[in-house]
Amino acid sequence: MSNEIPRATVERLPRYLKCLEQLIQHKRTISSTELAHLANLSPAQLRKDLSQLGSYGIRGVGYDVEQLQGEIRRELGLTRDWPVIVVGVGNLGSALAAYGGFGNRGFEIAGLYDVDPDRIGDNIQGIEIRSLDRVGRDVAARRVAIGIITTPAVAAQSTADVLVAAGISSILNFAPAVISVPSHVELRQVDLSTELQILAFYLQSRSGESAPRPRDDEP
Amino acid sequence: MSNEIPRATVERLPRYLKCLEQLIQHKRTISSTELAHLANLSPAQLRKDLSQLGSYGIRGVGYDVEQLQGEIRRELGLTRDWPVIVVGVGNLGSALAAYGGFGNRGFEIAGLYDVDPDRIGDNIQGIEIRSLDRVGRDVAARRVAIGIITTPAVAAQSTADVLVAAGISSILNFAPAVISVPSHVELRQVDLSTELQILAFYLQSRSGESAPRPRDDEP
DNA sequence: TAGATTGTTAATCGATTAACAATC
DNA sequence: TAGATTGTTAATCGATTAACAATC
Repeated sequence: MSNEIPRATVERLPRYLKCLEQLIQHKRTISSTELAHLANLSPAQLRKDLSQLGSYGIRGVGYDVEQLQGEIRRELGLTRDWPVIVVGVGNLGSALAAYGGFGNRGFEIAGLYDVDPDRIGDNIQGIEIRSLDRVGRDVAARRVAIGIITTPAVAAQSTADVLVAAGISSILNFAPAVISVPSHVELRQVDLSTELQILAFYLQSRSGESAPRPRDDEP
Repeated sequence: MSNEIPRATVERLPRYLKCLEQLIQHKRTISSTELAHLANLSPAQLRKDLSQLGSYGIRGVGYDVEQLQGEIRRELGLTRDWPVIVVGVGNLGSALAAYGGFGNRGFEIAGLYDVDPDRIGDNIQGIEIRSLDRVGRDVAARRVAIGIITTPAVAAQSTADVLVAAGISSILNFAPAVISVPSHVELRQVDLSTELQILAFYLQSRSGESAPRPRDDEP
């Protein structure tokens, strides 16, 4: 009954949004062909995706850039600001905290946490680093739904457990470890070495070495 | 003729590898059920994936952990070390450069580049930051195939162009911009705000607000 | 041999593509 | 009206799942 948007489409909406943001200064309307070209996708796929949101294109003309941006933002839930916490303020966590792109994109850092006593009390961009012990109270008080894990790999699972216990329902894991969460928690994993390994696969396969030599286990 | 491994399978191989690495101390063999559980996937999918690599399981027993790790590493092209360069040594680029996980995972930072004269000559983890002008010569000399972009969004496309011109054939883009590369270049994009937006979508849709209110454009 | 677990097949499901009628 | 471009349909393609024969 409700308009179910396919997962693959949801995962492309941010990309369309990014293209539209770069575009909004320059054009009032854009055709599926042009926008698809910017997004490195086919026009058919773009139209299919956008038609899932309702029908905001104008036949013979194209899409209104500003309106479409608004529709996608609404669909993604970016008309409000989501508070986000970051656990693990090492190099990567600090880099994310310092990254400006939160505020103007619908997100806001509501807290930074670490377990290292030396770091607790420091602050990054005006946000104090607090003990992970406090995360339960803070999440409840500020109604935080999204947690980002930037701890070392060994601490990732226990951190996830703490976040879930605190009531977090969406986790973005940057630690290079596969973690498990209850099924009501939405989990996304981003990992540098995973991405590099995928690139390495295609490099190797392109450079010829395609057939992995078969093993002879028996003499 | 050559054993084409489906893209979806390739993208899961790093995950299996990560699980096996955590496991290798503890077990000599593992069943598809157990390993799938660790990887948050179904046993059927795991067996299907692994069977694409050849058949390394033992019926009635399971998979030899060490052997399977070796097979996946070979398949992904991790039996050699791939030199990698990083362009843009801001917070994120510095964090990646400082990240220990390169060396022991089949990758090695062969160069750091920036355009900021103040940063050129500095070094991170013993690697000197050089002018982007030099990237062409360096890539050729060191046979670098993989480039990581950690510049600001506005510089991402021009950086990609420079890398492609230098002969790089695989790019990992962390800048929050959609970029285009020639079809012979393999491109992967990783973006914090994209991931957060996808999480926001599911948060919003779970919390009820499912039907985007229809627009009345006509009075 | 009996029990366990793989590798593979066939069925299902979902996503992409191509084409074109609808319509601005 | 003629030209352009969407939204949608049907066809294709690829990925996942379930089930079980093969086999350790």
